[in-house]
Amino acid sequence: MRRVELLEEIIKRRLLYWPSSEIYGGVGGFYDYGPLGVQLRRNIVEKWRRTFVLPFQDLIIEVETPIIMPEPVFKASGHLDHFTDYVVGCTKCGRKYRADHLVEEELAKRGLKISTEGLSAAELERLIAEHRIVCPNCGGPLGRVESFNLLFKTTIGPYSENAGYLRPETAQGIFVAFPRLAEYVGRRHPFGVAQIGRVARNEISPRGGLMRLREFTQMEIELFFDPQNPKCPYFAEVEGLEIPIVPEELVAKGQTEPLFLTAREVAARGYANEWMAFFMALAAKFLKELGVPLERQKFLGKLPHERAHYSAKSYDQMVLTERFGWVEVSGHAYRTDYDLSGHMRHSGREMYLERRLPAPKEVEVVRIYPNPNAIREKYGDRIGEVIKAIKENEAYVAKTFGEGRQEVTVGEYIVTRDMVFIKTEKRKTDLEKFIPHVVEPSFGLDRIMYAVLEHALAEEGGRVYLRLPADVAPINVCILPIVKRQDYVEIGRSLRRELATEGFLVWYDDEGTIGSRYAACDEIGVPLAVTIDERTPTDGTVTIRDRDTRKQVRIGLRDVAKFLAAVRKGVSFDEAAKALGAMPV
RNA sequence: GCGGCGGUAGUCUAGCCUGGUUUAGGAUGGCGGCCUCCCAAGCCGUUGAUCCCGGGUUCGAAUCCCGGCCGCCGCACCA
Repeated sequence: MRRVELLEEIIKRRLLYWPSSEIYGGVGGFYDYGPLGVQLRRNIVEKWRRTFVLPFQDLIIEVETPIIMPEPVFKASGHLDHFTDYVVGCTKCGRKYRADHLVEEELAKRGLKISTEGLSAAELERLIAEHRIVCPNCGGPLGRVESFNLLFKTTIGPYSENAGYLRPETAQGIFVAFPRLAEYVGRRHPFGVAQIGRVARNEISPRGGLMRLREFTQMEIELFFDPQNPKCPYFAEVEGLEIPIVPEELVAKGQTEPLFLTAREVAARGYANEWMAFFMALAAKFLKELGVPLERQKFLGKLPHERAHYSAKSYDQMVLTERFGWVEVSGHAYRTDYDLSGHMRHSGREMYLERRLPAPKEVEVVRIYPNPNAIREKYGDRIGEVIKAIKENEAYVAKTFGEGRQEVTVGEYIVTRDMVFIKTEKRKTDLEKFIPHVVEPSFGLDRIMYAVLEHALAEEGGRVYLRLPADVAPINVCILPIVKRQDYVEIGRSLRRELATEGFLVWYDDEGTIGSRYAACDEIGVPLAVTIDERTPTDGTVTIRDRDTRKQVRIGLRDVAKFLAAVRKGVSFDEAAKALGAMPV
C-alpha cells in the first residue's frame, strides 16, 4: 500500500483530480480534474482514437450526441425496466438483497423455477409473503421491497411531465441516430460509430475514488454488421496479437487464470466472433501501450446471469491494480440486434440495412396502399401527411397488420386497418433487408487513467516519479535554466513560446535548485527536460535529459522540437539522440 | 444501505485518550529576496488551518457526547 499512498499524495498535491463540490462537503462519486488530469485524460482519449478509430476511418466514424435524452429512448432501450433494482432488506440483521434475485434463488432451492422478469415491487412483496421467504443470512423477516433506478431523471423544458434522463451509456445516442448514420456511410456494412462522452449512473454507493463514479467518461464503438457475415476486414492486422482470456466455459468451472491465445485462436475456438476478437486484441494492445503489461490484464467471460440485459455475450477487460485488485476497464458486448429492434418497435422507424443475394430471388412483397376515403374521414385535410407517413413506414405498417393487429402508430398518426389496402405482389430482387447486429467495445476513461497512473509509478532509491508513456504524459518537456540568470531566462522563455506554438505542452521553471526542479518534473511524468547552461548563449546548444535514465545529451536549440516529436511518437531517447546527431554530455 | 475506522494549512503530520501556556506545533510546499552552473543544498523574510459541518455537555471543546457529510475497509449493490 505504500506505493498507493505515494501515488495518492502526488495526485492530491499536483492536483490531477480531487472530490468535486468540496467546499460544500463534497458528494460521493463526482470528481474534478485539474490541469494535469485534463491533459492526461485528453492524451489517453487521443491515443484511443489513434488505436480504434483513425486507422479504420474508412469503416469507423465518430459522432457526439446529447447527454440528456427523452424518456422513450430508455423505454425502448430497456434501461427503464432493467436498470431498476428492487432491493429488500432484512429487518433483523440489516442485510440488503436484490429482491428479484433473492426470490428466484429461494424458490429455486424449493424446486420452483420462476422468472421475476418485469415484476413490480408489489408483486415481489406478494411472492415473498406467499412463500414465506426470510433472510438467508439470519432467518429474520424481510422488510418492504424498494425500487431503485440507476438512471438520473430530469425534466425537459418547463413541463414536468416531459421526463428526460441522463444517458447511462453513450451507445443509445448512436442507435437512435442509426438511420442517418447508415445513410452517411452509403448503407454499406460493416460500419462502426465511435463516441466519446460523459454518462451518468446514480450508483447506490460510489466507492474507490475513480473506480465507481456517478458521472464518468466512456469511449465506445457500436460496430454494425451483417450477422450472416461476421467477418472483420481488418482481422488479419490483429490476428497474431495475444488476448489473455478466460472464456465463459472456464469461468463456469471457477477458473480465473487466463489462457494466452492469439486473436485468431479466440475466434477459431468460438470464444468470440471476429469483431469481438478484433476489438479485444486492440484493447489488450491499447492497455499494454499505456503501461499495463499483458500479464496484468485479462478478459473475463460473463455468465448469462451476469450480463447486461442487451448482451448475448460479454467479456470484461480487467486490469490488476494494487489498490483495488482486478478492475474492469472495458466491456466487450455482443448486443445482437437488441437495441435497433427495440428502437424500431418503439419509434416505428426502420433500422434495416440490405444485403445482396448471390442470385436474385422472387419474393413476395406486401404492399400497402392507402385508402384515401377512410383516412380523410378521420384526418380530413391532413390526409397528405398521413399518406406520406404510411409510405415512409410501409414495411413496418405491413408487418404490424400482418401480425393481426388492428392499428399502428406512424409518426403522430394512428392508422387503423381500414385505412389501407394490403396487397401481396411478387417481385424479383437481389436485396434482402436485415437488422444489423452490434458488437460494442466500451471503455471507462477514468478507470483507465487511474490504472495508467498506478502502473506508471516508479520508486527507485529515494526517487519517486511517473514513468508515463511519452504520448500520454500531460507535459511534453520541462525547460530549465540551470540558474536564474537573465540571458538564460530569455533563451528559456523564447524556447518555451516556440515549442508551445508547435503544439507541445511545456513546463518552464527557473526557481530553486536544478535537482529539485528535475524531481518536480519527473514526479508528473514529463519525459524530457531541456537545460540551458553556460554553453547555450555561445554555441546555441542545450542539454536534454531522459526522465527514466536521467541520461543527458547535448543538441542544438533548433533540434529540440524534432527531438520532442520523435519521443512523443514512441522513438526511444537513444534513437532520437542518434538520429539528430546529439553529442554526449 | 449496514458495520468498523477515520477527517488538523496546498501536501504529510503532532496535539485528542487525561478539556485550560497552543495566539493549534512541525515538516514540506507557495510567494519575495540572497546565494547557487546538473539531479529534491543553504540563508533571510513572508504566506499560510471553517481543527469536516451542526447541535449538546462545560466557566472553557481540535479534544468529551449526539446527529449529519465525506473518505477508507468489510458485507450488500455494480443493469
